[in-house]
Amino acid sequence: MARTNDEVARALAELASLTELDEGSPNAFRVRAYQNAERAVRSLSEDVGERSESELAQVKGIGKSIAGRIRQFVETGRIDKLEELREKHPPEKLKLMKVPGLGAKSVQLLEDELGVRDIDALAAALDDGRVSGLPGMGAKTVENLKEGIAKLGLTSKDQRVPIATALPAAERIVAALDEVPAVEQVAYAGSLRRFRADIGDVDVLVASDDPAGVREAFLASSEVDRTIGSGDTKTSVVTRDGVQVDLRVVPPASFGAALVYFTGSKAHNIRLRQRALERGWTLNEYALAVQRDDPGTDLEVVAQRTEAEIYEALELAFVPPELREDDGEVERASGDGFDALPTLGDLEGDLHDHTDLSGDGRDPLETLVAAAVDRGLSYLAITDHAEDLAMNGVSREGMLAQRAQLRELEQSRGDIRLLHGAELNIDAAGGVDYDADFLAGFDWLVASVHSYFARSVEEQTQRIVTAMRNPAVSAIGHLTGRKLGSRPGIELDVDAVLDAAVETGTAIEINAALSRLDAPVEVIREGARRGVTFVISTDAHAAGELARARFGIAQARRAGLGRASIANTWAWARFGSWLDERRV
DNA sequence: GCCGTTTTCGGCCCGACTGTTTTCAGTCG
Repeated sequence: MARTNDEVARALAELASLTELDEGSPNAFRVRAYQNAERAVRSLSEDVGERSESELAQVKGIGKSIAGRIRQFVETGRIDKLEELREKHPPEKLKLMKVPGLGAKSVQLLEDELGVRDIDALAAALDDGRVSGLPGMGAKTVENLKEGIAKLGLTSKDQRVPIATALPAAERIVAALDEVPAVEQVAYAGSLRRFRADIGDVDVLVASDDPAGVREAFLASSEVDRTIGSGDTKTSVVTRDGVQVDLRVVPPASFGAALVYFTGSKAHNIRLRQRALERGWTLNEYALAVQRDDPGTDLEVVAQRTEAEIYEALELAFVPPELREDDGEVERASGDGFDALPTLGDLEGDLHDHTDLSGDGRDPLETLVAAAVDRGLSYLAITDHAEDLAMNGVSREGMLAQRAQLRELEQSRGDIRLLHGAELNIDAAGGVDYDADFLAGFDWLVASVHSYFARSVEEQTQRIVTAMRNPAVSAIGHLTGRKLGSRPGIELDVDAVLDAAVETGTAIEINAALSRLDAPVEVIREGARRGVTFVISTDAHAAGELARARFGIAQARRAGLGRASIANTWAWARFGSWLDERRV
C-alpha cells in the first residue's frame, strides 16, 4: 500500500499530538522526536515508501524506532503505536487541547478527576462549578475556558488571512509608524516576512525607548478597527481589513535579536539557539549572549542590534527571511550561502503583460512600455488575452494591428526590446486559441488555464501537458489558477507536469500577483531540482502593476530558486538565443 | 525517541504571561 510523504508526515504529527497528551508535556523529548521526524519527512524529495527501514534511519531526525513505524505504515496502512494511543486518547479528548488555556496536564486532570473527555462534558463541568474546585483552577480559569470554548474555531489563529490582504495592511502600518518620532526602527516580522501565502496574524516590531508613545500612535491609526488587548510591550488590534496585528515595542539595542525571534520560524529559531549553545552562548529575543551560570550577573552581549551581526557571530551567511523554515537553510548558510538567489535588480525583462487592448487591461501600450523602461527592463513581452477568452479576448485583426504598432514603437524608442505575444487559453482538452500558422507569428506565447477548474487530476494534468507539447507555447501562466483565500487551484500530477516542462523546454511562470503567487513554492522547489526553466512575470494589467515583480522575486527566493533557472534574469543576448533555440 | 571530534549515556531551545500561589506549574508563542 503506497503512502505519500504527506500522509506519513500527518501520521507522525498525530503521533506527536497524542504523545504530548500521553506524556503530559509538549516538551517531552518523545514529542519533539516525532515532530522532528515529521519535518524530516516533509523535506524529503523522494518517496518515503521507496526507502527501506535502514535507509530511513539514515535520515537525520529519523531513528530506528520511527523508521520501523514508517515502514509499518507504508506496508500496512496502520501503526500499532498510533492505534494504541488513539484507543487511549480518543479524538474528542485530543480536541480539548485546542481550548486556549488547556494543555496536556489539565486535560488529563479533567479526565481523572471529573471524567471529562470531550468539549460538551467540559462545558457542563464549567457551568455546574465542578471545575473551579480542582487544584490550580480558580474562578478566573473557569471564565477563560468558557470564553475559549465560545470562540473555538473562530480565533484569528485558525482563520488564515491571504497575503494579498495582510501585506498591504502591514506595509501601511509600518509606513505610518515610521513617521512617529518615538519610533527608531520599524518592520513587520512573522510568517508575513517569511512570505507565506497565508498569515495568522501580523507581527509589527518597533524599536523605541518610549513604548507608551508608540502604542498611543498605533492605536490612533486609521487602520485600527478595534483593540483586543494592550500592555506595556504588546498591543493587539484588528484592522479594518480583519487582520489581527500584534505590535511589539523593544529596546533599540535589541532590535536585531527581536527581529530574528519574531520572524521565526520557530523551528529556524531552535536551530539558531542550538548553534548558539554549541558556542557557549544563548540566544533569546533580546540578544545573543554568553551563557551565565549565575543569573544575577549582567549578560555579556555577543550580538543584538542587527540580524546581520547575529548571523555573522553564529558563523552563518545572512539567511533571507523567506527561507527561515528549518528546511536546510541553516546548512546552506554555513556552506554555499544564498548569492545565487535572485533580487529585484536581477530582472531583465517581464514576459506577461496586458494593455488596454485586452478588455481588462487599463493602460495603453506606450504607457506600459515607458514604465518598463523606467524600471530598468531591457525586454518586455506584451501578452494580451487571446480570442477565446470571453469579454476580454482580442481578435486576429486586433493582434496584427497591435503587432505593427509595437514594432514601430520599438524602432522609435530604441531603448527596449519588445516581444509581441499573447496569453492563450488552455481549453478542456489542452488546445489553445488561433491556428498553428497564426500562432507562429508571435514572439512569445503564454498559455494559461482560465476555465474548467473542476476536473479530475488526470484530466487537468493531461490538459497542461498537451499545452506544453504545443511547439508554439513558450510558457505556462499561473500554473494552478489558484486565487489565494478564495479559489483552490486545479489539481495536478506535479511530477508529470514538471517532467513535461523539462522535456518540451516550456517555461513555468511564477506569477507575481499577490492573489496568485502561482506556481506554488513546493512546485517551484521540485521543478528547480529537475531542471525546469522558470520566468517571473507580473501579469500586469496596468503600468503600476509592474512593481509587483518584487513579490515574484520573494516567491522564487522562498523556493530557493537560483537566477540560473529564471530565464528573465538573463541578459537579452542569452534570453534571445534561448528563444531561438526553442523555435527550432 | 534521536544523537554523537567530550559516542552507547546523558543530554535535548527560551522566556513571558497567567493564575495560582507565596515560589511555581502550566500554557503559549
